[in-house]
Amino acid sequence: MTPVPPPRDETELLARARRLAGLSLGDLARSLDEAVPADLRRHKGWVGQLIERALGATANSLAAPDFEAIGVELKTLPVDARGLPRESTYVCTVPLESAGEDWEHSWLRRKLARVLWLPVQAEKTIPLAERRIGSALLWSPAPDEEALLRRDWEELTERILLGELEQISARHGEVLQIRPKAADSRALRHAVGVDGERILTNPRGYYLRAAFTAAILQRHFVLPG
Amino acid sequence: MTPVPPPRDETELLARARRLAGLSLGDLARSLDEAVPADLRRHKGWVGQLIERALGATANSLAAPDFEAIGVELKTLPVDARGLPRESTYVCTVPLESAGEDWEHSWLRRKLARVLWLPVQAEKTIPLAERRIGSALLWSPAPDEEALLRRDWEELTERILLGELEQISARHGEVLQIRPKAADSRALRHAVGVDGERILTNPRGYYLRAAFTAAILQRHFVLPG
DNA sequence: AGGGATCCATGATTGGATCCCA
DNA sequence: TGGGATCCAATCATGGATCCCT
Repeated sequence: MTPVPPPRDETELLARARRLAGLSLGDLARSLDEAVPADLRRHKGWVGQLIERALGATANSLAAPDFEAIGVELKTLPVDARGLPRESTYVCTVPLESAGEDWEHSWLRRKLARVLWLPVQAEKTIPLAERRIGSALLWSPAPDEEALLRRDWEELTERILLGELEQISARHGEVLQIRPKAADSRALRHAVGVDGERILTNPRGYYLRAAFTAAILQRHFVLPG
Repeated sequence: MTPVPPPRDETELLARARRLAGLSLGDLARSLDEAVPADLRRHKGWVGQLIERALGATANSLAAPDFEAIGVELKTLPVDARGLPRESTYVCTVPLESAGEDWEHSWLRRKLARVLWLPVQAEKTIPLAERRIGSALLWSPAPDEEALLRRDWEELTERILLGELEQISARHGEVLQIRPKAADSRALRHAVGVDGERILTNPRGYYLRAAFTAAILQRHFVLPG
């Protein structure tokens, strides 16, 4: 199959995404000449990558948005029967040695500046190939949403700069979490300790809590129930 | 010991309650010449009844407020280390055969018209005698609080009148629940079924969800954390 | 039987761990 | 290694059951 070209603008991207609504993952995979794994246990990112290809995401350009030319990030949302997100959403890795960048210029804020949310059924009772794609939502943070993100980010960033990374758990942050992000817990990265010394620690990622992405969907769609 | 006389007015009641703040249940029990049980498993109402006696509640007058002369109900609130209620609060039994009374004249509304809330430490790690009494709060429902109670009460009452009591679970009601209230699940009372016939069912009580009583405390005290 | 409530088994949540691909 | 994420054991929440007293 010839790859899907990048969308020229947001309108084209959104139109493509809307055409996916109602489609099963099996159907979409077939149209892209892809095999469907039995389950996601050993293929956790499969759904996201399938949809990237279906929408013409720019591959292989790390540290750039999925749709580089038009500055849009793609995020699939695994949802339950009520349409509510069942998992947190990974945003980006946590810089552990960065100079003191501020919120306005933060990696996190840039990643979330413009996001195409695409809900996908994720109940384990539905075979992977039969799970359906939901209604796309092109989103930027509303002022109150950005305020929440900013507050959490600034609190977490300050603690990292103070060398307190090891004391940060996934319980911190009202809408934004810091959690391990690696192949396993033996992975190590350099960071800064309480006395300014270099230490080794697990790599971390920023994640949006499911309650936050649920609120985003809730605000834009009338959910059933 | 000579029993504590009923308080003459709310001011006297509140003053007495405030004097209890910081006191341990062991100290209070000793001053009233009472034995402290090892735990509450077989003495679930012990804390409430101890504090009734300490404050001069009118005993034995069923269907009347604890402080009958001044129209105040006493409720102890079992709280965790953060001061948050750990259990729902029983209010009154659910009338199963009553004529169609309305909210204004409901038993529930009258019970909650004026309540003296008294938080008490309830963590199982603290021996019963060492648990301390917190700061008393004399409360009447604010307009928004009453609106929530009323909405739940009216929905639940309508379902009971329609004979749908058996379909009501503790999941119904945003702030108010209906739950079993009996010595055990073999207790039976008369009620009305879907076709208007008399049926036998478990006795039920109205309970306030812990999130609701937590909001009441939150509104009046700055909680730590 | 109503009023004082808490207990506790079970379901729901989630924090930390992990998996594949390029 | 960063980006695509989900897994799942351990914890939390709570609905239904229960206990004592008068």
